[in-house]
Amino acid sequence: MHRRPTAKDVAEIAGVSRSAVSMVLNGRGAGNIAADKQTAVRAAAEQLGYTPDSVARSLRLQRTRTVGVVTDAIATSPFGGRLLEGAIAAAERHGYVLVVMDTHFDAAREEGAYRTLVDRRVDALLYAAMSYSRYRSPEVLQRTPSALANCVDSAGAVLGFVPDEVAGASAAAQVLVDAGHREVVLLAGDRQNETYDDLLAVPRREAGYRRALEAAGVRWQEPVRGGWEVRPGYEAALAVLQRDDRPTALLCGNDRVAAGAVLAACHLGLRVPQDVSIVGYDDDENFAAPMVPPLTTVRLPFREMGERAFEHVLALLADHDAPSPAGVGRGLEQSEVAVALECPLVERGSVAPPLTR
Amino acid sequence: MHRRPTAKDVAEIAGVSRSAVSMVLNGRGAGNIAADKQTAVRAAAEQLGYTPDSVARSLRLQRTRTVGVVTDAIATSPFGGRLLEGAIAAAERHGYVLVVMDTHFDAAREEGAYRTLVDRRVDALLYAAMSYSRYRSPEVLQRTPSALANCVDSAGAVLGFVPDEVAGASAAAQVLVDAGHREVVLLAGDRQNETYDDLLAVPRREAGYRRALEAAGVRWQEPVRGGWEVRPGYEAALAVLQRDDRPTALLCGNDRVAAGAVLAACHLGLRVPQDVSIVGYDDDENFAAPMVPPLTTVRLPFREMGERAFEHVLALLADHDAPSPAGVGRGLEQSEVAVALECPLVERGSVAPPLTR
DNA sequence: CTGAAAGCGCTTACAG
DNA sequence: CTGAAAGCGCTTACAG
Repeated sequence: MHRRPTAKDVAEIAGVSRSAVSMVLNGRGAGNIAADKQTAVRAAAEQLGYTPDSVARSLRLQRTRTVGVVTDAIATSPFGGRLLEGAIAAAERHGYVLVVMDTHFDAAREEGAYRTLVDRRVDALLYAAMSYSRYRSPEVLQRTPSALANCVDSAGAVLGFVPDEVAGASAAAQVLVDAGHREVVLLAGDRQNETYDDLLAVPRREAGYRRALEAAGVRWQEPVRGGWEVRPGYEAALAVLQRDDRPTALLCGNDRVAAGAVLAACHLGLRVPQDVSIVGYDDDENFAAPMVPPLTTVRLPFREMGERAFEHVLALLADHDAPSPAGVGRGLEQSEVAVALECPLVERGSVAPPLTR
Repeated sequence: MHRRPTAKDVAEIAGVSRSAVSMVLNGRGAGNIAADKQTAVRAAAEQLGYTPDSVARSLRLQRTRTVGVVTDAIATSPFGGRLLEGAIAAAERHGYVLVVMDTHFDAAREEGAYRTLVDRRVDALLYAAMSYSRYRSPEVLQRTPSALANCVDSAGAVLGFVPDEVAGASAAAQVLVDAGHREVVLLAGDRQNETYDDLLAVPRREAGYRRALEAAGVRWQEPVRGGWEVRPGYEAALAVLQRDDRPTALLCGNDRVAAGAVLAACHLGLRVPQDVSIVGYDDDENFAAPMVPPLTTVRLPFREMGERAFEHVLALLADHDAPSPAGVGRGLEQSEVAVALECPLVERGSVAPPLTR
């Protein structure tokens, strides 16, 4: 493993100075360097397989083209990867690279993560939450170009990219309304769980469901609260589906709950969707499409949150380098602390018109 | 946002030279710098919140304490995150940082990923596959300290950390044997899928199942092959459970298939585990524990693969810096191209003794 | 149009 | 025991 070629090596072969090779390779050759020397430089670089050392460049340019992403728990949900994929793809398109850290909800690890990222001179910071929640942005985020994904800043300083839950839930409920259902109950969990004490998706989904139902003149029934997993969904559905006034459709707070509901229907000898319609939420790849029957659900825009958050910091960086004339520009409006991304409805096989009784 | 403090700033406050602050802060002060000056340096650094610039350090030291990880598809499975978490945690413990890239099975993106990682002077490289498979290590991995996670190098050059599938499957089958089952059929998929043409888990799991069954004198039945998802599992189970010689237990190639089998049993009015026992594989957080009943399964050591692969490159790096006396050391044995990590059995509620008929 | 010099922020021999 | 100098590999004014 011999020494990597440097600009000096290229310069010697091409018979020019190091400055010349830098200019040529950075596209500033035209008008500065004679055409034949440019050719010589490119040839030499090619021959040697020369490519400039990023760390030297970073030191000189005072920017690393690296963005740090800290996440509360990549692996908690099947979605973390998608968010990361979106951010990675966007970074790749722009010649950036991501260093990712994971805090597992540990404040000390989080602080450490920010510190090492800052020491490593990342150009910008991203914070991503696995569940749609509130996040109090630490000071470092506020003085560095940054963005949040799947959470909103309770300090109101950093822009967050989040799912448009109320529109999504509204669309989910509308599917049921359109199919003719009048007896619909919502199966959901609490606003808190072990790791988040304020799950924003909960009230927003409920608001969306309720809005669509009430707009169609469908009676809003008190939600049945179990939890967010398969088993609570199973148990809640088991109870609801044995009531005298059994609903014709179940609106489930997420796809896991919906999967539990499918199982419960099955245990009660009820067919889905003929006897009971079920709609989920999340488009969880593990539960929605693979279910029997495949679930009608609403897709959470994880990939998009990652992409958009990355692109936002890129814009911030650009403003930074070239502030717009009047000092205004793409800067944040005071009101605009989050942008809501579409949650598209995905219709599959778990909804049918209600049986006329 | 004012200028970050540099060693020079600290030196001025402390009244020493820049070299002195470097020495002190790197723990080489003792015996070189007077005690009171050491104190002064530390105080000044503290006061300024000084912390050395990693990129300058990287340039000077010619190592970045960064390792590049390229993965075929982080988000394809719920496991990708766990592997990454393991690697990130190990990196964090050693003051390293990970830059992660994702190729989505695209050869051009993969090549690009390695190139940018090399340009960025990562100290080592990790390649992680989402399904246990073969990987032909590119040349760059062979001339850089590196390791594979969840795949084995078909070129035999780079050490891979993989699950011990045969032992795991053997344990899964043994649970059934111990419970008294004699009629067991395996529900599984093919050795290929859309993205991998050689899924190593398949033959190994089958070998493990078979070994345990035959050792116990249980007849080995031809596996029923559907696929690796819930629906194929459902369909295969539906067929098998309606046979005249209905087995008393189903050994499922993974937890999704097992979930499908649970659903099929339910549709046929068969109780799990009383009428039919089911065991899965993977300990898929989405399907195993949350299932009704919770699945007995085998855990895939994703976190461990990430950790061990990282630690391996660390060891390689150490050898690199300080080659062992005789030139030998922790180098790879010719035979040792992969280390198999334990897949622990996790017993839950889907296995019971067979009904005596 | 081109090359020599300075400097990004560090660390490590090397003189004193 | 301490400071001045060199140098990691680049890029960008600045002289010529």
